[in-house]
Amino acid sequence: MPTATASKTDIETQVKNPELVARRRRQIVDAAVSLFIEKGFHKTTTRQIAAATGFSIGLLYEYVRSKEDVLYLVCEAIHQEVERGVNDALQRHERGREALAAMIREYFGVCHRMNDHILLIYQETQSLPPHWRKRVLENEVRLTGLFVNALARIIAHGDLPNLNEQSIELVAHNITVLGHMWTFRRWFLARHYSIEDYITLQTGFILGLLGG
Amino acid sequence: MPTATASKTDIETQVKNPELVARRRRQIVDAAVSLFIEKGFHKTTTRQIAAATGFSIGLLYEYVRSKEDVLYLVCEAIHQEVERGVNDALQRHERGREALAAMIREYFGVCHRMNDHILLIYQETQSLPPHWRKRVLENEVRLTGLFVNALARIIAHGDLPNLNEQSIELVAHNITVLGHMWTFRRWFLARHYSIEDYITLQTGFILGLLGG
DNA sequence: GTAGTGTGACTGAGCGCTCGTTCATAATTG
DNA sequence: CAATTATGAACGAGCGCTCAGTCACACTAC
Repeated sequence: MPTATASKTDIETQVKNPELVARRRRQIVDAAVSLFIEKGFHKTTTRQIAAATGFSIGLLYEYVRSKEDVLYLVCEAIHQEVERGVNDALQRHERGREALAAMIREYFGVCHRMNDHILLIYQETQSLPPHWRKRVLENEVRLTGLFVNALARIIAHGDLPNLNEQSIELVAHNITVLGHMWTFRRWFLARHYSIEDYITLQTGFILGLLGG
Repeated sequence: MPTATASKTDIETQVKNPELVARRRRQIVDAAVSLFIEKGFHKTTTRQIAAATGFSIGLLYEYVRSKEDVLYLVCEAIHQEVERGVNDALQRHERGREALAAMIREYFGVCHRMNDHILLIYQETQSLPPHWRKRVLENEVRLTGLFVNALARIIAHGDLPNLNEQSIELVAHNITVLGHMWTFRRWFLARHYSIEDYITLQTGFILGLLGG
């Protein structure tokens, strides 16, 4: 399995020292995320990214070949963080319906906390060159795959009614997207529901399908 | 109720003849949608919009004050078309669960056909000036409102178990977003499901909540 | 009719400026 | 010293938008 670090290293750099590259790029990402969230990718200039990182523009271009490189680094970093959060959530070994409910709760919590970051990916993935857009979309699939596995495990335990493979996959997508929905409709939903309300109601919704 | 036409007229123009303005703007929108879908808003130039419309750039700016004006016109037009589709779907008067199933089927059909347009709104709404972004989001809410009403009507008929107001609203949002999900995950979902499969499975999912 | 005048849609060269990127040079490190 | 890392002025392509001017047509005056 190619690690996320390996993906990052695919971006060419003038700088020889790999640790330095890793550190500098982390700095760049940290600075760029905020800027992209605040103003969007296209309205953020490379000079602003450099300034926010504490670099000269020249130095920025030692660690990155283009502005799009920065966007890709940002997207990768966000996915890594989301995936880490979800994996943490899936470590807990409850059983049956409780396991599913707990999984949803944790995942929606991640979405809640990473609101702006998830939104950013929805809005700016299209600005990536095709080669990297593909990678970002693969990340999205892998994330949904985690839910597929978790669901399959719960069902194999006999704690939920059987579902065919097709249904499991779709339920996993639904869970993923209903988490995202909180981020891109929050401006409206938050008028009517707290995140707790939202989790409770949606959990009921999802369990409904699985043999209420 | 302010009509969509009224919204459009809010945009200033140098041209006196209102019918001409309407016709020209329709031309502009038609040309711009394709370009925006193909290359995105930021990578489309005003010159390209003008050329695709068959206008000189000067003329374009007689009907529009800025490039963002064009984006707003495009977003409005798309929402109008979607809303028309949904309203058509809601005219059919079936009963109870069948009414709900039919509604979902029609709406998902609209999403399927307007795939690219819905995606465009997801990706470019953020590029609008705040004043207009607000309007576009209001359109989104109004659309969901149509589902709220339809659900309330069905429930009032006693054909579905009672739901409190809060749940109805959330189910309406879920239907809206699960329709959108087909558009922004289609690149993946279509490998496993036809649109028919998708509609069938998701309808089961949604009816599941409402007392399977 | 026709010459004169006014109106308003339309044209497109070009202005002013921003942006992503480069590169000659300087500083630092070992 | 040599190699590496860092600087920031300079470049030039490309952008949104303007505006002086053209042109077709309608209206008036005689």
